[in-house]
Amino acid sequence: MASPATGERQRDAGRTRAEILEVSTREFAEQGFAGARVDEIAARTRTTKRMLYYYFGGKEQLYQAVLQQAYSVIRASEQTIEVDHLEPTAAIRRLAELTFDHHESHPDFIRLVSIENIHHAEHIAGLEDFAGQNSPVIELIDRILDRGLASGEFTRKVDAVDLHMLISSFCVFRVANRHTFGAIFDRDLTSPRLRKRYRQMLGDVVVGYLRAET
Amino acid sequence: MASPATGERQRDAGRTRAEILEVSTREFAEQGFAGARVDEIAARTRTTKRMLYYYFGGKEQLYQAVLQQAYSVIRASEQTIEVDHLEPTAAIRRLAELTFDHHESHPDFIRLVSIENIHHAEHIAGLEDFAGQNSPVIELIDRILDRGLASGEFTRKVDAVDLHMLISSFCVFRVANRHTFGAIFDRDLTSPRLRKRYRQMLGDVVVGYLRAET
DNA sequence: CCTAATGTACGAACCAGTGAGTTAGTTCCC
DNA sequence: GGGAACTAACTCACTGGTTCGTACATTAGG
Repeated sequence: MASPATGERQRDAGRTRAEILEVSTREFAEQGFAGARVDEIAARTRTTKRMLYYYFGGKEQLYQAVLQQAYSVIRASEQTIEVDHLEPTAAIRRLAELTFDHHESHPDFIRLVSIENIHHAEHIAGLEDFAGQNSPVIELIDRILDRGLASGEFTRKVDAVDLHMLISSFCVFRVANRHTFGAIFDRDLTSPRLRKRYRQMLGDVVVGYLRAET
Repeated sequence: MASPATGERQRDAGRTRAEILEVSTREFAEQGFAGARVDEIAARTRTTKRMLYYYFGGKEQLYQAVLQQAYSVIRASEQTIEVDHLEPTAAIRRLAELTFDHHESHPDFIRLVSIENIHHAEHIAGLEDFAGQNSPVIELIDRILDRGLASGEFTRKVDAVDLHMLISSFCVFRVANRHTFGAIFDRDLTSPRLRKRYRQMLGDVVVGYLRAET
């Protein structure tokens, strides 16, 4: 009954599975689906390639498991956001900044999303908890927009998903395209100086849009 | 001397080269670098695999040639933009719309950029006409911003590259991430209805940002 | 007749996936 | 509480197909 608290078990399905997933996430994010090597993943875990097939079935299912976990991490994080106590303008600004920070600290997720889009999102199509399910952020944005319109702080009627796209596009672009953008314009988008500036800029853009005349 | 205008030559280095590049662009954009198959490219041209190596040297150099051509097409297109005759607000709006349209009609380019970012832009690093060279769009934006500030139409002092990034991020995201975004929010970002709405929205966002108080 | 351009056929490395056997850990029974 | 029986977790060695790249032969065109 009592499993040894400190002593490491030699065999631990949960730990092995988690380790495979973790290493796979890095490999897929780094190399893409076609570029990722099953042997390489296996070599970087404490187990063997045979175990990947034992637990996940194949390269593609492993990739799907990686995607599923990545998305569930994001969704969990979204659910911790709490801005209902703030005034609408401050609330939307804070939400934008939290989104910005979250993307900043999860480049692997963004790479996986890019990769999945290259594949026309065919792998997440089969996953559960995706279709139709309203994301918590959308409901959050919806509430902020309603409050802002009611109080008169916002003058433009905007769709919540559209606003989420505006925020996401800015946050994602900065991380996803930093290499080509950086090479072309000779500018490191992730330097602390620019990070701070773009974080501020995003809020200004969003608020400016919501408050514009007409 | 006179090459037969209608009668197709059997051997034509220029045509063969161009055909290989065209097919390669599609294949790389569709499958990514690692996922692309040299044999598949060869099969879809009128020539054989041997020719890819004869003209380009290898898979990687072929990919680089594809990138180089894709970027030069974009740059050429940027140079045709003419908005100096418009008032600042109309000019920046027009520029945003042209950028929007251009991305809309060049999804392959956007996919190649995504793919190249997965590879940390290591392949465009070695290419010419990239580093430092000021892009024509940036100079264009710079002029519009100057005029807008001078006339008082714009109230915010903004860096041209930053504004270009804002515009690009919105345009790129809509095309690059349409599959995952569409799957999650059950929304086809490329439907004519939404295309029109987002084209308008982008202008509103940009103008709202440039005109905001403070 | 000479060379650029092209076609054919093949090799060596790579890579996803598997068949068959082994051991750690648990459960059951006395 | 101790060992037999059982199963989940694991290792090892292998394979068949794929894929990039090339050696060598051939032909168009000037």
